[in-house]
Amino acid sequence: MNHDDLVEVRRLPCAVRELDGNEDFVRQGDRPKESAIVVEGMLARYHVLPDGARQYLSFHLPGDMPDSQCLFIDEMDHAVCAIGASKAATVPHGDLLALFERRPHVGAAIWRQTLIDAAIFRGAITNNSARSGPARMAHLFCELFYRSRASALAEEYSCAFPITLIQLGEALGLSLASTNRSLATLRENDLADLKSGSLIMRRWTALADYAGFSPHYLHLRRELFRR
Amino acid sequence: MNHDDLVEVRRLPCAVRELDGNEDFVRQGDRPKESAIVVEGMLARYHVLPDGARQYLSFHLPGDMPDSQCLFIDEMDHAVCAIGASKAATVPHGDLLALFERRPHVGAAIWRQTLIDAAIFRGAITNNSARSGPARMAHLFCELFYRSRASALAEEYSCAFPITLIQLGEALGLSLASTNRSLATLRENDLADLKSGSLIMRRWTALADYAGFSPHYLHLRRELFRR
DNA sequence: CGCGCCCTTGAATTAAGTCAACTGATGTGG
DNA sequence: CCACATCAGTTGACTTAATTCAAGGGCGCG
Repeated sequence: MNHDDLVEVRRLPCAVRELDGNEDFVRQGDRPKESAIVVEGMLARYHVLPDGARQYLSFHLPGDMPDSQCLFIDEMDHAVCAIGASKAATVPHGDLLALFERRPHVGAAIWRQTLIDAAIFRGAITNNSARSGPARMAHLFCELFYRSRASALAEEYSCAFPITLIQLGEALGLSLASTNRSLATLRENDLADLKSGSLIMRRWTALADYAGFSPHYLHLRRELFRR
Repeated sequence: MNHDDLVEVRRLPCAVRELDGNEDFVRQGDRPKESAIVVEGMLARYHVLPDGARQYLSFHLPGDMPDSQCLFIDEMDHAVCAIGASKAATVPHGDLLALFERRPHVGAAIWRQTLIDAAIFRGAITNNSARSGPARMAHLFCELFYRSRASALAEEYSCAFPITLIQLGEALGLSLASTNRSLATLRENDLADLKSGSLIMRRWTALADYAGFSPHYLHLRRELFRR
């Protein structure tokens, strides 16, 4: 994307929507006419299982488009909700699609972002399938800390982490009890900690090592839509 | 995509590459200059873990583009290999990107396919995180059978299934022993069976029910690149 | 024939789930 | 202001699902 592309992006009509913690932005089965860009807080995608349980699929920081999927697919196969009070900018699909016609490179840039989303999903498949409880948690911590830093949203050794243990378990495929015990393991080994809504990275390299984390799959470069 | 779009798609220069079973098409870390379209057999994506173990991420039938990801992301964060002897058509990125400029709707159609890929990844997260071993296997069976049928690659109650139990376990996040026992469970309940490279759906609705499978997330409509 | 690969099964072990009780914040209405 | 409810987190005891380790079976192929 060049300068002119960026100018047009900033000219997109958007409305800011404030969300309470746990409030849905879109539900499974909806056919939204607009997409969101996270402005403040955190949004998450999740599946609803037949028994009503949730499986969280991904977490989204300011600058992310958590429902880019619905640009070309009518019906939502998952829901998007706020994790803690959040703000999201909404942009009508029509305006986005028109912009892609005028400025193909904007489309390509967003396409690229959706491919990185997919890479993060693949990371989650591997994380939840091939690692122990504590290692899963460590890996997710590394991912979110790394992404927060890349978006200049982190302190040196900590970042915002508004996710509850229950939700964390529903993301990692662990029961609440195991989630807590996994966290206890990371604490005991002085690797990481959660405290009053913050993730604290105590020994960053040791944690990454423990998790088998390497950041290639995040394909970090720069962020779209940062202000 | 309209008729003219399709004509241009068929005019794309492509070379067919024959692959042995288990042969890699691209490796993690590669920077490929071309993309593949499955012509015959089955291709799969997988992660290589630090200890050398594999995590299979997705399986791809004829008509699929298993590495569409690398169109806009230089470095492969995963590998693509053949499951059983297969054929793949390779198309240079340059030609694809040029076609997207000339025919934006072709780009949009492929973008849409990559979004469906992502939906399938999300399905795998939920499958491997929230279901028991046998239910996971049942769900994957339903998915592959459904996709095979949508591509007219299935018999009434069966389809090709060249995946070994070891690979199946590496896809589902189960050990070989558990994979086998999960299969035994499906057999005992007369739900499904694997025999000489074929998946047999014994009681389709009961299996889908057992797996909690509903096909919405596949967003099936028509296939790209079928001949 | 014998080797390798894939599948199958059993027994012992371990990780994770379930159930349940309790703490400590936070918040609300009488 | 306190009583009470609520919700997130913590911990223990028990059960279950899945892993690990190990042995053996079937089959194709050089």
